[in-house]
Amino acid sequence: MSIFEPKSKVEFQQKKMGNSEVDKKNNQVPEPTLRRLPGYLFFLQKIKEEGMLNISAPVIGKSLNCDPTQVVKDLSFTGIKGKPKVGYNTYELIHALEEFLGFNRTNEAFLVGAGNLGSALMAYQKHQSLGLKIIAAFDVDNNKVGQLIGGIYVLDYNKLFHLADRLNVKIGILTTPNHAAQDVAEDLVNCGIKAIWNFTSANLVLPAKIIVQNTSMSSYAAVLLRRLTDSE
Amino acid sequence: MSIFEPKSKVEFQQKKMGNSEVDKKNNQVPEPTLRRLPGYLFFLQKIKEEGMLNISAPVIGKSLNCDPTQVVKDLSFTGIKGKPKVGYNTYELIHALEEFLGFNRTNEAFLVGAGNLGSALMAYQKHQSLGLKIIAAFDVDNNKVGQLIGGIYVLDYNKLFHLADRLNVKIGILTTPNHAAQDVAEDLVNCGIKAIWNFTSANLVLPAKIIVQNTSMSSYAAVLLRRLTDSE
DNA sequence: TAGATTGTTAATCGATTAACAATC
DNA sequence: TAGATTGTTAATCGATTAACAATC
Repeated sequence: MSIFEPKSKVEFQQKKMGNSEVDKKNNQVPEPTLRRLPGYLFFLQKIKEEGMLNISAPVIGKSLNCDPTQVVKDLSFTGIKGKPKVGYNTYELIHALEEFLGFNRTNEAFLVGAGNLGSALMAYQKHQSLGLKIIAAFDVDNNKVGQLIGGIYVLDYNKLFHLADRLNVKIGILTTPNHAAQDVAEDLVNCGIKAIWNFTSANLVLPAKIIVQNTSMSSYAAVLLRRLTDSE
Repeated sequence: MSIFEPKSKVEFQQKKMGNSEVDKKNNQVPEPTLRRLPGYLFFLQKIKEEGMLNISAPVIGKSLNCDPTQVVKDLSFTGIKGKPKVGYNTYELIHALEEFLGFNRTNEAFLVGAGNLGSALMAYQKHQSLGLKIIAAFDVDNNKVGQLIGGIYVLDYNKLFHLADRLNVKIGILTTPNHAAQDVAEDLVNCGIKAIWNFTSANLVLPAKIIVQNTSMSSYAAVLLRRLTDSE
């Protein structure tokens, strides 16, 4: 179904992880921790503007309404060292978080599907620090091709393969309709993309080495709606 | 800082949960389960269109690339009963999921902040089943007020309190800039909102009974970027 | 020195996975 | 009946929380 003839056909199988992959996984920072780190970073940037040179885990915990022990543990993953009684150097901590999360690098990404959500992300990144930079967007719809959204041109989907070859982009953002998601994801993988931020509701089946971050709006809506029902 | 004089000032404290609240919490469906349920629902709707009258957990598991035991456990929370060797009746299962998630009800929501992300969600809901219906959007920016986005009018933020009084809306979607988030959230609570879908990076401090679903884009970007670094 | 905070190790809690009996 | 699948109970795994020693 793909529009491309892949250079080297990747295998779309669900293989069990080998031992080296298990080892790598075991060393990984827990996902809940990673999700909390940007929150610390935003808070610290505010704190820094207020001129505070040091910050302790209990103060962060009080402000962000979370457990100080957890703050200490979360921050320890970045490799930063604090001083008893003093806390952490604000500047060093910000730097460590940015470094660890990759927010200080330029993480270039392609976006496929310049619909509502896709357009929003393109416009959004101009104002909000997402940690990544969309350098080109693609769509099959001729009405969308040529448009400039958030400073990014929407290109014809056929140009994806050629451009990927030249630019060596590693991240793909998937904001297509659900039915196109699997095919586009496979195209992205064949273009050399290593990580896919999937905003569709489709369950992507891709090689194990490809990193997939699912961010389906309806999942979060489901949690909200059910909790509301529970509370009634 | 609020633009409103609240009718009855709510207390913004972090109180420990009483026993009845603990009990309620203990009976709650795990959040990971809730996040998976919409995925099952979308898959089942596709299956139903293909004319399959029954579906088993192993088949769902294979298609969605997850453990069949987990599928059985997840589905059991909806109260549905399956038949050994046969599986579940497709139609009944879809109905049970929609009922359980509240996707078959009309869950009316207010949206505050008609910027990029807010506009996207307004346009998005026309095409995608989010399980909720935005009935009005609010913004302080006069350039945005009066605009029609995705069939929804953007109203002046000052009208929020009056309209909430009349319409008895329970869900608020927060897509303002970070610095305005806490104040707007408090306004929403004072308007009678029970659940807030928070797309900002602000950590909201609200009464314990208010349901807050945080969906900050940078959290998910952080997970993606770090996993990419890990894999290199 | 005294006390607050870090950082590590142990205990708890909750979700996932495995085992297995019930049953269609 | 035999075998596949449900549904429940137990074991495992991982994250959070608690305890406490180290230290500035």
